[in-house]
This record gives sequence, C-alpha cells and structure tokens, in this order.
Amino acid sequence: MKISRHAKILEIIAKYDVETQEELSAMLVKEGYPVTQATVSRDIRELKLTKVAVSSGRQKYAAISHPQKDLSKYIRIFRVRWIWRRTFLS
Amino acid sequence: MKISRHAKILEIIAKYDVETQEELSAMLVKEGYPVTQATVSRDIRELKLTKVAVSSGRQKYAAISHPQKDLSKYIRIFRVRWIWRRTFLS
DNA sequence: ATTGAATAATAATTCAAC
DNA sequence: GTTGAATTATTATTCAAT
Repeated sequence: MKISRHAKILEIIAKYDVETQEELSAMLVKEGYPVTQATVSRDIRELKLTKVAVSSGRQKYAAISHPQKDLSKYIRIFRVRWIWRRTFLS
Repeated sequence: MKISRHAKILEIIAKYDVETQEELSAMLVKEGYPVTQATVSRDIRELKLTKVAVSSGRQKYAAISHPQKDLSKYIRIFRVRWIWRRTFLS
C-alpha cells in the first residue's frame, strides 16, 4: 500500500496546494487510501517533501527540487568560438 | 541584524546537526545573536531550509539544494556544429 | 519592517497492535 | 515492516511593541 500511496501523494501535491498533513491525509482517504496524519508524517519524511512558502504568507508541501545535471562544461564552446573570432576576424 | 543572522544560521547548520528551532535559537544566542524561536521560524522560511532525515531516525535542518541555472540552451551550439560538419565535411 | 511572548496549529513520536 | 490513537514536541502565527 505504501508505494502507491506515495505515488498518490506526489500526484496530489503537484495538483493542489496542500498546507497540512491533516489536509493531505483527508485527501488520501477521499482517494481511497485509508491513512492518518501519523502515517503521512512518515511518508513525507520518506519522500523528502518540504513546506515551501507560497503567496500570501502560506506554505505548501513540495518535493525538493532535484538539482539539474551540471552543464557548465558546455559553456567552453563559447570561449573557443570567441578565440576563433578574435584570431581570424579581427 | 537579520542579514548577518541568516549568514550565521547557514554557517551553524553546515557545521552542526541542528534538530529544532529551539536548539538553533539557543546556538544563535550563544554566538551573540539575541533571538527567539519565533524569529528563527521566520528565518528558516526565508532561507528555505528544511528538515531532512539523517541516520538513526533523526532529522536536521538543511538548505534546499539550489537548482543550478539552466544552461541547456547552450547545448544547441553542438547541434549547429554537427550540421556544419555534415554539410561541409561529408 | 523586525521581533518576542504567548498561543494555536501542526508535525513527530511512542507504544501498542497487526 | 507498517499503521493508528494518543501524546508530546515542535513550529507557525497572532498580536502588541518597537
């Protein structure tokens, strides 16, 4: 049950602004996942969710944004091109 | 005061496992920043800190890893180069 | 705009049950 | 190993003050 409940949690928080664990557990119950706040607390820890500020002083649960793959090495191509331009065009 | 306190908070959580806001405010006081849990709660929100699980069922505050600036657009240069090679070298 | 004391709201844990 | 009810612990907010 836990695995699919986790998936459902991610689905719910992507779709709605969920402000509390009580709110989330209520939504899960409505979706057919019998669960209480205690379990949701554990789920949130396992899923590494966190509360982030949204507008009007509210907070919502969100997944920690996964740092993007480092692409900075690709920038070197511009330096190469600039050297080429400096060398052959000026 | 807030700015340097924020810096000190980041310094502290990088160095120690801080489990609660009470603990953090106590440390700040010891470092010469007179502050209470209420303010630390606000600071944590502003700094986008979050509790993450560490070993032995504990949690500690940590900074959310900041997603790196999106550099993916630069990759296009490779596609351009490839087209150039296909066009003029083959 | 920032802060603290008090409080309300929320989340984590314990302990028992399965 | 997973879960809920009850509880404890922790955090967020209110409201007043600066």
